[in-house]
Amino acid sequence: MNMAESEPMCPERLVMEHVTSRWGTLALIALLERSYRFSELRREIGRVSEKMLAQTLQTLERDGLVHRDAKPVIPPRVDYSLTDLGREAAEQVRDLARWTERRMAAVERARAAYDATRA
Amino acid sequence: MNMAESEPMCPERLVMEHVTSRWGTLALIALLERSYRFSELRREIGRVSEKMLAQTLQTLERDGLVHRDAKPVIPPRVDYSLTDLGREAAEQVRDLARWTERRMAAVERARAAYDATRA
DNA sequence: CGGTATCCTCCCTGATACTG
DNA sequence: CAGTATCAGGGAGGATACCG
Repeated sequence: MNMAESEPMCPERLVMEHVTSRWGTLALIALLERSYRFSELRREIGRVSEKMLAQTLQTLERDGLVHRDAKPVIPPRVDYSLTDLGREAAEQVRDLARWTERRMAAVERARAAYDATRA
Repeated sequence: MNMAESEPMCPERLVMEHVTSRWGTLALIALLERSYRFSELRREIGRVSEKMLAQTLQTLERDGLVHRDAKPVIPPRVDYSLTDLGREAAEQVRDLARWTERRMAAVERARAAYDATRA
């Protein structure tokens, strides 16, 4: 998630890194559909470690994009959903993801052409 | 730019990482305005090493987003501009950057509130 | 179930030096 | 001017173990 915040850079970049990070992207897009419990979201995303998902969700929660609802029951139940702010962000990333999907073929053609001139 | 491509992940994610990477974002947004020479772009972006800018531009060129025009003159002159595909990508990132700018205050309020409950 | 704590590895980044 | 080569450091991310 590139959450190191040591170097001097504009604060906007940090927010962009949070929402466009590998797991941030997938979490936001999934949550656009409906709310998820922690493990449920983990299965939905697939191949994400507990540590990284927890870290990602915490960062997004701190930025005010994700709402965390921890119910005081045994066993613990925690639901994650998007805030209004998070929904805006998620729609932007989804659009970017969709653009990437639409243009993927063109990108791969470009890569093949680029590689051909150098092989 | 997270250009390591070792792990198995969907190819779309790689393109997203290229366009949303730290220097990728800044390069695309700058090139949306006009074409730039290498050093000119370096000064415009600021604080980017030659290595990282070259690496970033190569990746974007390979993906078919940036056009590289190397003129056979002494001293070398290389102009970079956006392709049609790159312009589409750049507009998306610019939109995301603008959203971040617009909502930055809200994000910082959320962070302050989040931190307050834990301090 | 929903996390934290710890360790460890890889590779991204930047600095420096060199080249055509 | 526009890069490439090389090296060093540090942080992101995963594996594992443990906890409330």
